[in-house]
Amino acid sequence: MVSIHDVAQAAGVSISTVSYALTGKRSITESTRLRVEEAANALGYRANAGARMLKGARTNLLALSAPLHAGTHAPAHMTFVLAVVNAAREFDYDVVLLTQDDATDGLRRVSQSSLVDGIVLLDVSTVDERADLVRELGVPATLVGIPADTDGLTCVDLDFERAAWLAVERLIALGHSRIACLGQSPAIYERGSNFPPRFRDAFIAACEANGVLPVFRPCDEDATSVGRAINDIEAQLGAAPTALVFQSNEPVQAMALDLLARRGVRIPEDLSVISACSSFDTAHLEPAIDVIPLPAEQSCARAIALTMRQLDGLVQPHVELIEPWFVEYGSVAAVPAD
Amino acid sequence: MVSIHDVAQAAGVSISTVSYALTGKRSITESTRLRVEEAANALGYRANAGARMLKGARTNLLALSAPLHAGTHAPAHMTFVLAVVNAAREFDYDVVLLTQDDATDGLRRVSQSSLVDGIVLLDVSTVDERADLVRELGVPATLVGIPADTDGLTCVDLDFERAAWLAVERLIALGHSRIACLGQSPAIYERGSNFPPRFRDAFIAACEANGVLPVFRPCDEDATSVGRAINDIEAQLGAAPTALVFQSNEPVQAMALDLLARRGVRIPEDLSVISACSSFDTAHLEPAIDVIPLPAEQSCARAIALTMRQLDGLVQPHVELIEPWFVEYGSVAAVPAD
DNA sequence: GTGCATCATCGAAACGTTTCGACATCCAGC
DNA sequence: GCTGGATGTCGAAACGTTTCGATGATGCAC
Repeated sequence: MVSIHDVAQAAGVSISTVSYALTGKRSITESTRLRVEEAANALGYRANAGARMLKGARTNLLALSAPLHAGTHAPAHMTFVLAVVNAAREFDYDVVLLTQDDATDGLRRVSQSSLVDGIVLLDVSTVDERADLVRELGVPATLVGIPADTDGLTCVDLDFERAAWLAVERLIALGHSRIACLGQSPAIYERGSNFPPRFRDAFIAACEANGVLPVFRPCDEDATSVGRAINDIEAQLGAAPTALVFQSNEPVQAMALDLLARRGVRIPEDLSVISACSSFDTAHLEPAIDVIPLPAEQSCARAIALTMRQLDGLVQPHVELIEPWFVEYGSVAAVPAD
Repeated sequence: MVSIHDVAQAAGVSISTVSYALTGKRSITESTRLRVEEAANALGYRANAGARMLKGARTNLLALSAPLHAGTHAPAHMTFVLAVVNAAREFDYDVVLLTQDDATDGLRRVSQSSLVDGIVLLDVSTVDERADLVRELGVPATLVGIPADTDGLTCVDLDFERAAWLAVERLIALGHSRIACLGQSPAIYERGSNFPPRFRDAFIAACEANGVLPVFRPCDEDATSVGRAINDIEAQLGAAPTALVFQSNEPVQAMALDLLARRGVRIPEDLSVISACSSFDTAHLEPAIDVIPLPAEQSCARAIALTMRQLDGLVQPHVELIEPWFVEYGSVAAVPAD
């Protein structure tokens, strides 16, 4: 391995001059700087990561805790992981991926050995031991997701409440009054997952605020459950809904659309459909469905940015919510005349 | 951060004694060792990663190059990434995840800065610039997948040729002679992807060796393509196949099964179906399909093991193929009497 | 009791970088 | 021509660990 010493020798300057020339932390004459850079390039010099870390400078490494729960939707998960890695690279950071069940062990290990400068947590649940650990470690960290107790933590997430309101109010504005939401698997609401309950509660509140019956129905991921859920929704409304909000994963949405198509329900003529907080491409559904996207890219980029600012001591712990937006594919229309 | 110095002080011994007590590289009296371990635990000591790296010892970090091509199947990808991380942890290694398009840059960066001890490459294609880079860097590395030129490289993969033979010979043994294979998207065969051509060619060879017409049909990932492909297969065979081998991704297999069910084809009475080299759970298909699994766990565990052995200088570059095996779910039966 | 081998522990060097203080050199201002 | 401040470069310390060689203690054989 070529060291700074080799570069110094090649450029005919001292070690410290090389360091200053390459990091730019002190002014160096243009000509010297060029000579050093040339030598460094020619030799393929790269500062030894260990030495830089040891000296207390940045390690340029971030820990990413991305545990895989049983119910995790792999593509969505992948999207977030990827978004974090890409965002980190923008700041010249690499990512150490931690996936183990005993997530706290891993985080302890990498942060207490000063391997990483900071931490990003994905898939944060309402009560999450990693949140407590982050508080304990006192390391720069950002959570993607909002735990119950956000005290002393920096968190980023889509504003699920506003997403629910956005969906409901768009439907209300188009005259709909028989609105239902097809939710995630019941298990998810019980296992203190983070955003599903937030969305559900906001959906219900939005319906009530607009004077329509709030019909929210969780649903498991199989065809019969989907059928039962849709029947159940009709029963609760006393008639077929004129608008349906999906807050479920891709297979469930596909199954529901399939079922509705077989029943002869036309979208959007008979039924307006909105896919809320979906991480996949709803344009590929049959038919394409209007969506309020779950913005993996934005959330993760923001999480990285916030972690970087914590490193610079520029930011206090706080919660940041990302404004939801609507993407139209033509699956929403005015309420049909009865 | 608590350093080895603090531990030494707490235990009343010298720094080097602490190091020897914790690493076990020299004999230390039982009582002293216990005292040191106690102090280390009490203080929550963890060796500074930078210092350990600098000293030239292991960094206990591995680079995982997992690029995301357009056609990558996210769940499969995730499975491999996860398998690598878990396997690495068994050796007390953490994983730096590299996903960028310019994969070679990242690998250069982390290996030339001595950040990682070794490299694992996923999703290796026939002609892969990362393979050349690995050769150039001379770093311990293992490829999951087999490039065209394996000279000087250590590679692991499922033995796709034998998987094809395994599928074909099982069907032949049950009396089938109208056997077809539904392959991946044509683009995959053109874009030097690694195993699909290997499987295809072996499938054709196995058919020919058994005196049956080799019908192999690539297929894009949409319902109409699947329909066309199946019609095409019947046309080539001059009749409906009695056995079908899937060498395609989950959606295509699901669509094909759906289509066949609508046409009234019963599995396995009318048609035997085998899913070859599938990374997802074919037991969840409708109906469950016999499978020759793509063993992410095994491949990755072996890749990690081989990388570790390279670190110890115990292994020469070579290619290791994993023996395929068959899992029955009842989708294969003897050929129906005409 | 002396000499020798064995064993546990220690001191110090080395790893490659960053960074602080020091030291020339140069130029402007008087 | 001298002073004083800028500017560019250098030497050396420090980061925390591992590891080599050295040292002191202990036990055993003669």
